Amino acid sequence: MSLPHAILTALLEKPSSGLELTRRFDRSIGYFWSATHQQIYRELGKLEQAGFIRALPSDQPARGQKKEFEVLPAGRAELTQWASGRHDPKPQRDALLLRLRAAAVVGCEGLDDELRRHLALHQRQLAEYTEIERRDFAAPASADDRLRRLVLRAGISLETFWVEWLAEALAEVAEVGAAEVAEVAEGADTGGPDAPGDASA
Amino acid sequence: MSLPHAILTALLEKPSSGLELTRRFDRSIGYFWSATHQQIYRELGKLEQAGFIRALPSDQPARGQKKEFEVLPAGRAELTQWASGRHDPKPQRDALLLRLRAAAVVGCEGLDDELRRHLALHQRQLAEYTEIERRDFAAPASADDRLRRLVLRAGISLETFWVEWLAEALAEVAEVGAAEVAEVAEGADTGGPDAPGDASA
DNA sequence: TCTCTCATGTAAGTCGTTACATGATTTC
DNA sequence: GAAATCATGTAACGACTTACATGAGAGA
Repeated sequence: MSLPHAILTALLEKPSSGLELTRRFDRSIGYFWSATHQQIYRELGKLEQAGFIRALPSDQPARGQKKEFEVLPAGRAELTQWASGRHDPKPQRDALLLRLRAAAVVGCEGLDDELRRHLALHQRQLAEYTEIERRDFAAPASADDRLRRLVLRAGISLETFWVEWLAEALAEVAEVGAAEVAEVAEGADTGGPDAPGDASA
Repeated sequence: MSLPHAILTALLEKPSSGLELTRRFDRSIGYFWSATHQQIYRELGKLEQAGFIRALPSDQPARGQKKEFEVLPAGRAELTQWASGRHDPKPQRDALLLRLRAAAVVGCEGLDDELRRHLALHQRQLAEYTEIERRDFAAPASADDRLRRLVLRAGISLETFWVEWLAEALAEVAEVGAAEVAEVAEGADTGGPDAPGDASA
């Protein structure tokens, strides 16, 4: 149940229409919570229904007309409670790590190209974050800014991790690929254990 | 569409029943692709329907009886294609970072307890990974093992990131909390910009 | 027999993704 | 006035979550 709270946070930072929210989810908020415009419109309807937000008065509340929302006290209360509550971290899902484990079984054909492609993507994202930090957080700032900078630093560290790990992975895959070729040449077939932490599986 | 491929990988590593798969998803595979037993049974049905896996011959194929599956050639081919294809990384979603950004708007009440709790959880996970590496990957090993160790190292690095970042976050929140108290005492109210990267929002 | 655990499933509902529909405003 | 763009939606489907149902075997 995080999307409604993401929207409440965004609307508290600045009252917006659905499409404006969508654009903000493509940038800052979307860096750690993505959403499409269909999700956003649906949630805006639910939040309005629940009395957490309301549409700002407008002359023509019709289809195709801009419709801005602001947060009501009940919405702020809901967000405050959610932010201060206890929620366990969700188990992560990462398809690339899964594919690497699959490659350990079916072979590494073409894997290095994909790793290089991901490396480039993460390098670009890291550069974007670094630029934002340089531009918006050069000087010591307000309490709000310090917290937002902290969030940005998480993004920078995560992208740095990926860049470093992908470089390591490329080196490893190159060596493994060479070893596989050698093994095939010898007709060798080492079974090997099941997997990390899978001692009894 | 990653879950069926996660199951194919697991079944190639070792033919298993639904519940055995569930247990393995609670440990090794679940470290980067979690799934419940309901998801797994449903996918097993689809994979069998599609001709990617088959149930091993059994005397009593009845409800409540164990039913083991193995991967068919078509299933291996499907997995090989998926593992070597191109798939962009999905935008990450992290509720804790979202809550921190919400806290920047509605206040940090109780946030430090939650950060400490998450820190403990990640420290435990990191210890578990480190133990697995020590136990299962002490010696240089086969190509398969090297790739699986690489995946495990990703887990270790990610947990290390969280532990370090949470420590930083705790320090920052403590300072921000103190500053907020001081601001309230003075009646100050600094507006501050919208958000990282949100220059025009 | 009663209960606990193993093992496989059903059902309902929410969340997320993809494709499409429709009205309003601006620009050539 | 035709086309592009802004803006708000609908519809359908698949993925995921939560709760519950059912049967088989093992032990008290």
